Amino acid sequence: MHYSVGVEYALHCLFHLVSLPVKKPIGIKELASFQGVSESYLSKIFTKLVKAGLIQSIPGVKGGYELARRPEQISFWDVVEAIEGKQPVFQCRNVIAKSVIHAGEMEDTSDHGESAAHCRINITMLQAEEQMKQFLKEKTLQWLKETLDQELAPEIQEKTKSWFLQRLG
Amino acid sequence: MHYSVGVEYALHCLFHLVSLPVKKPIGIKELASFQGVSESYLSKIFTKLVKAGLIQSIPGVKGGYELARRPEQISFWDVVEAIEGKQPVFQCRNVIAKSVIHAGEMEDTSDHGESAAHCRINITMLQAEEQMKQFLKEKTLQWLKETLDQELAPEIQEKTKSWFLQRLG
DNA sequence: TATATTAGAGATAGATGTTATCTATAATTT
DNA sequence: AAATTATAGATAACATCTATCTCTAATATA
Repeated sequence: MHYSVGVEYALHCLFHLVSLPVKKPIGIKELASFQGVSESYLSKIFTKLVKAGLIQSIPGVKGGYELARRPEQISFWDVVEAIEGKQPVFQCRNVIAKSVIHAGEMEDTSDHGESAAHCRINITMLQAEEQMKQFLKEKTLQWLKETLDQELAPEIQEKTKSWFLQRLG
Repeated sequence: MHYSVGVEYALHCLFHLVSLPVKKPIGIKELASFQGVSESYLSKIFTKLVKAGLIQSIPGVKGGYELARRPEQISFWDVVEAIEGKQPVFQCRNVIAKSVIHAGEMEDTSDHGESAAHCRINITMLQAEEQMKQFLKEKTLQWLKETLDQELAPEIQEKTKSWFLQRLG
């Protein structure tokens, strides 16, 4: 059980979108090349971010991506949800409803039937996930930028910026 | 991204181990039959619980499983870790190290290289998971038993107990 | 001691999800 | 009109999950 790498790529790319001192949109080409990933793969991830409303796409020449909201209003959780989907980590299969006790009682064969809402085990796991969710909601792109501005070696920050600025012309 | 159903089966079965008023070990046969799962599949899950030290197995006739520790000392997190393994939900692939800035600097090609420990994004995701973990550590089998004793319909509790007691002779 | 019962290990297989690439299409600046 | 860039679709390798079947090892009981 683990999050897909998409989350990681997305977070690193969003950091660049928020921290590069440029007004123009930034293209997949630059981001993919910087991180050593294929453009086709990274664009899939960016499509999800667009659909979730975190970034905007500008098509055509000189196109690319830019944030759709202010960096204080984009959280780590938004990114996780955009890439992984809204389904909870723990999905109750309703084993209670399948047990012999309830056998034949209900016709509902879906995995998210009524009794899942009343299953204490399910409730507990959802509450646990909620803890993680709340923590990640507090961590915004603005926070990430401020934190990394401080803790990233100035030399690295300089290198990164000049690499991108050169590419973006 | 989601936890495997194994976690759910395990939690439901452990609840029976802790709440049934019997001294004898309980067999896979009964548990699988009660939940409507195959014995072979459920025994895979139970093997993991044994290896994690949560339950003990008694082989042979009249054998089965029983708790290896007191129910106050078995938490939901123990179960998740036993089934899902100890790897964190968010596994840093070290995209920083792969970026052009660091290209060629290190020979370490593993996914868990040094710089992962210094990657703020990785640290943040691990902290988020820690929130979930702490919550689940507080929820023990003893707590589950006490909670369900109260909130489960007495009729269901009765049915369940008599179903098992009949099978166990 | 022989037999029945039960856990455990191994092989396997279908379904699903992840990671990744390639191609073709639509939009837009120059 | 041409070049550039995002978007959608098809596809494929690979891993993991879910699940079952078979065979082996251990043990209580007749």
